[in-house]
Amino acid sequence: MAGVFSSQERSAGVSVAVDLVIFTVRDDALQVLLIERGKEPFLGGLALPGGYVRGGEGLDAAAARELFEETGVNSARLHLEQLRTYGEPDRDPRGRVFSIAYLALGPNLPLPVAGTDAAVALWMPVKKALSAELAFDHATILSDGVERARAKLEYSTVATAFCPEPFTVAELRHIYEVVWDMKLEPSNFHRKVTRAEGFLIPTGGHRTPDLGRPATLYRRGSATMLTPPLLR
Amino acid sequence: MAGVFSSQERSAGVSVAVDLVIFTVRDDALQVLLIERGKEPFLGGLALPGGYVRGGEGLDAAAARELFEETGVNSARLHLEQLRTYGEPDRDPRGRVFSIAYLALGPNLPLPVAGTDAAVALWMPVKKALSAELAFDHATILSDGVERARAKLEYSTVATAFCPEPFTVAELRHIYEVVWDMKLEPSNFHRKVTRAEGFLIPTGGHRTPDLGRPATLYRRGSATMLTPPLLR
DNA sequence: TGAATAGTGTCTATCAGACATTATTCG
DNA sequence: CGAATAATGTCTGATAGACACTATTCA
Repeated sequence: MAGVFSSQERSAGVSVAVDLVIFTVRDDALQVLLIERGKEPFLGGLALPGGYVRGGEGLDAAAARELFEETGVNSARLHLEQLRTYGEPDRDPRGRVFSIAYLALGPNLPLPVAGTDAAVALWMPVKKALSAELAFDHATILSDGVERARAKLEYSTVATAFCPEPFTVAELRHIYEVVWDMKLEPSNFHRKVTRAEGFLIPTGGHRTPDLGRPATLYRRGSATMLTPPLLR
Repeated sequence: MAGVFSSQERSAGVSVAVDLVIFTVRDDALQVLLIERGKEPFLGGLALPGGYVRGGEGLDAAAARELFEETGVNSARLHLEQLRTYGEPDRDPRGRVFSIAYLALGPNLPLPVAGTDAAVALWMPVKKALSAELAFDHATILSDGVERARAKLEYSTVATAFCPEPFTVAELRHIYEVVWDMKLEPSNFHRKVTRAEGFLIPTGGHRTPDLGRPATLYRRGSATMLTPPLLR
């Protein structure tokens, strides 16, 4: 190693990875994609999916690539944003590894397939995952991801990222109820989301439930910020 | 280079740096600390202060160390938070350098001294710095820092980080007016900040201005979140 | 006393939550 | 029709902005 730079100037011998906190809403629960590790360290343990950033590859690109490798989902079809970077010196027993965590939110994602490292991927309810033993500092990363997702639902329109289009107001409300883990008053919720400029666009269609009045169908509007915010 | 890991697995030959967006309020303006670079690349150009993360050093620790080296200020006395990580492959002509940007907010910081790399440090109003030519991708980082600071003033108590204790409500309002670049209604502002639980604690003292009624003095409360938020 | 700044009170439009009411569909 | 769900309307208390008013100091 070493090379032309002194250790004072260059932090040499380090690697950089991206880790993904991938959320979806399934079975009335916020669920996170975890992998069962196929190699050391933490062989057989549960971890967030991730991998090293390749040479010449940007961070967003690395996250999108890992996302596709783990779920088969094209990143254009879901919300992907940088979460935070973790770099404590002892967070990885293999050496100095910095990890840039990304948050991905998607609707109804397919059951994940086994990864390239012969790892098994699975969906786990966040409540359960938060009390499970996760590899590395992934419990911290997951916790930060949950808090970010909850907060963003208040003042942004990302909740629609969980809904396959077209969707109803009741389906959108269900997302909020599951992520925030609380019941919301249906009529007040309806009023607020339909009045928020650029949040929901009626498709013109309707969907009739098993029993009851048909619901208006919507697709995502162009707004990214929610004004006024929807407070918890 | 190379070593025991394939380039597919480890992103080798990379370095990791921290860059600092240090804000203070001086002369009725939000100002940022910039350095005039003392070496290539961008010799003589303006840049955000920063440096490589050392072996065995965590990210927060590296940011705190750089902050002290550039300003002489102990990080315990100001607000320091991670902003975002920048890692486009071509962002540094020397090679692959990932930069974790930190946001620092402080009161009345001392005039910076020359850095260890014989660089000159200076305060510059953010309005001017945003239209100046900055080295690397520092214009983007600065822009993200400004937006983060503006947004955080709404729903958090960080504005007090700009005020030397003890401070008056008028001084705190001045911070908001400078950062948001807008005038605020003094009486409504006073009502909102004094009623917000845990935001301001009266010291019992007063400060008499050159002319006018003495103002109550406050110090920072324990709350970090501002409820209800103070909207722009 | 007058000027200047700090702080309180009041008015009104708006918006939140709570909940009643109407609309539409299926069995 | 009755049950169930969607959507709208109504009521009330809380809050924001605008601004009038009071409090305290110095020259």
